[in-house]
Amino acid sequence: MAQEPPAQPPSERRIAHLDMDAFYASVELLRYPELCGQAVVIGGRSVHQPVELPDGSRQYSRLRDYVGRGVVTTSTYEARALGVFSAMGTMKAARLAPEAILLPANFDAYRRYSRLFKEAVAGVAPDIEDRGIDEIYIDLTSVPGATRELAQRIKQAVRDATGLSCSIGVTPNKLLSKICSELDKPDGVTILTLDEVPARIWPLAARKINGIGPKAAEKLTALGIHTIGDLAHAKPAFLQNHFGASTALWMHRSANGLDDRPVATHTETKSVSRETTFEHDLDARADRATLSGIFTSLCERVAADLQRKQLLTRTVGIKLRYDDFSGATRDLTLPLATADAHTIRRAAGECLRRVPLQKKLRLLGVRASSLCLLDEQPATVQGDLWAE
DNA sequence: GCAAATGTCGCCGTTTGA
DNA sequence: CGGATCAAACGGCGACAT
Repeated sequence: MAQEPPAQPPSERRIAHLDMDAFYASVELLRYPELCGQAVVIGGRSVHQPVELPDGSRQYSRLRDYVGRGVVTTSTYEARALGVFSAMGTMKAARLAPEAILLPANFDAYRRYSRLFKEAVAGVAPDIEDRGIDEIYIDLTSVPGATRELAQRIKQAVRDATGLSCSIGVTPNKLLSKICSELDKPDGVTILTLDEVPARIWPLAARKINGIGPKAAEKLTALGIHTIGDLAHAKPAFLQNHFGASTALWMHRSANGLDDRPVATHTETKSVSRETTFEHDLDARADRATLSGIFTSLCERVAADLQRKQLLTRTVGIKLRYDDFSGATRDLTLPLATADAHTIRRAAGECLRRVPLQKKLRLLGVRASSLCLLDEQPATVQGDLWAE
């Protein structure tokens, strides 16, 4: 179940992190080449689909046309120059760049291109860890060839297969490679060795370490720690007092460029979930029927996902977000694993009864965890009923 | 009237069994 | 016998990531 540590730590690894450049937006530009060089934002809904005019030209929606509560999924570098970034509210983005082109997301196309670029990379180096739709880690340790040439060959393979550019960092570990792939974006290659960490990594913000998010970064700032170098020089005892032993150790090792995590070429799904944010906030009592319909359909979709992946769940959970953006989750573990929509719906309904429903709701979600494969699934638990 | 959807992981408190 | 203890499972929650 757990990953094995390397039998004997070999001399040094060569790990690459590859990140596609403005992935969703770039895929859209393949379809709408005349938008190249313009500020384009992905984040609309189907109403913002471009309209084909009789003369063959296309009419695009503008960001200023947007009404709703969505967020920007990606933007081209031209849009970023106007201050529009991922995860920003689309309404806010519209204020910053009303003239920017708005396009709805087309996930089928992104998945297709994702598969294409990953297959292209696999042709050069087969040890790949999937990190979502637009990133991968690649273990180059046992691939023959000079590092820079390998990186160039991978980039060329990706370009040949998709017409898209990417940025690559190559270093002795995942932590540093992830940082480096961002250093020369777009279309860059950054190669770094451990001895360059003080000169090239220490000046960067602590936030650049994968795993230090907004909360930890803010806390570090309050402690006078801004850069990775500050973190590397902090007293271990000081970090331990503020973050606990294990986080402190991890931070300190990270700041010194140390990271032993292997490239995980196989991982199993831990949970499956579906959630939705409503057009407008709903009241548990007044909108009971609407909510119930949405709830059931979420359960059905989770069940369908489980069945498609040949999985069973033993723990069903719900998640809700209130109008004030606070949230609540509840779980229920079943005696028997299931992928049945009705069973999931009943369990999720039980969870729902345990949650306060005074405030209006903004989001509702259903999750399945404690998963197991449909096949290798013996009858009941009956493990060691009378062990000892 | 702001801020998506999906997934992973870590920590903590409680319960339960030994 | 009562108390101390420990580990595992569970449930809740928050942080983080893409």
